[in-house]
Amino acid sequence: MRLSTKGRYAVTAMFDLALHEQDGPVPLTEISTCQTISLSYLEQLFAKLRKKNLVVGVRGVGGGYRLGRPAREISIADILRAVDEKVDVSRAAEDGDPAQALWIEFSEKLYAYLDQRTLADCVDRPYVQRIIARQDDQHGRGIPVRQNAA
Amino acid sequence: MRLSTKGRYAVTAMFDLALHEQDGPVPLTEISTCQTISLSYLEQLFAKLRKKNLVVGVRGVGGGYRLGRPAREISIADILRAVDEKVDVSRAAEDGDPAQALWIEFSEKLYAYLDQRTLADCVDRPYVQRIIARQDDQHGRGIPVRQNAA
DNA sequence: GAATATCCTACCGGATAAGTTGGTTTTTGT
DNA sequence: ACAAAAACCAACTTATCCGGTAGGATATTC
Repeated sequence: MRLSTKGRYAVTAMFDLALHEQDGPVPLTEISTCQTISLSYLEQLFAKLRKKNLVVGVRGVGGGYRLGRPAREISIADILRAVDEKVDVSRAAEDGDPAQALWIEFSEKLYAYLDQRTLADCVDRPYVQRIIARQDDQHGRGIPVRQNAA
Repeated sequence: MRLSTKGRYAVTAMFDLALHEQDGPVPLTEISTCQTISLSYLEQLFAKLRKKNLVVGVRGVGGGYRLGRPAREISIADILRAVDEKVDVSRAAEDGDPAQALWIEFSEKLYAYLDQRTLADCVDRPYVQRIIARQDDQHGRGIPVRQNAA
């Protein structure tokens, strides 16, 4: 189990996709400017997310990334595992050391917790929906934010 | 929020102290050999734990470290915060970016979860007590394990 | 005073996080 | 047809920091 800024980047980016699911694909340039992460670094993260089918890339003008499956079926743990990839579970399980056995047990509980928390129940909440509605008002209702219909 | 091998070391070491609470102070040399972590690195970790009053050092022969307060009052989050110290919460809280706001909310939930889990309820469980009892049998009942009564 | 331990400071090496550069390919709009 | 917008891709660089090392000083017990 690991949790670093890398994982945070990935999760917040996935939040972004989930929030704009109905607006069509989200380009990385937008996430990059919006959250001040370098575009290329985002590309690397999304390469990993794509390999695990957590996102789908859409090429060309008006393209971007969409969620690979419904937000309800993507857990936070899924995202962290995709970008961290160094799970290296236990390997000290049968050493008999009680303290390490306890750690393993604990970290399994933590993962179980993170596997329960999906993108959907982070996003589908009235308070969040209100923020989105407010943003949509600013950008003009009905017109998707990132359509470059200048 | 961060979670690395550093945090794991700290937590397992604290598990060790909690397990041997009644045997008097636990010297770092024992944890070092038992879990194959370098002594000096452990010393650095315990310096941080001591600053946060999570442990108390006892100098001299027969010395070592004891828990700074009852295991029931030490949460896993306490330990992680002590050694990570780079909490740097949010600082993007009012940027208005919904995705980052969601992250902050999520990480707070995670911390709340980790604050609920104390050393005590990791250790005080029949299965663990059985392991300890077995170890005590091997080393001779009544005689503390780490007393160098050769 | 020898041994055991905490305590303290400075430094090192390697992994990896984070970012950069410089492309190519695919698609859309004009 | 062409330009622009995007995903895709790979190699490289930089900075951080984890984990460890070295070498002590101080306190306590036997």
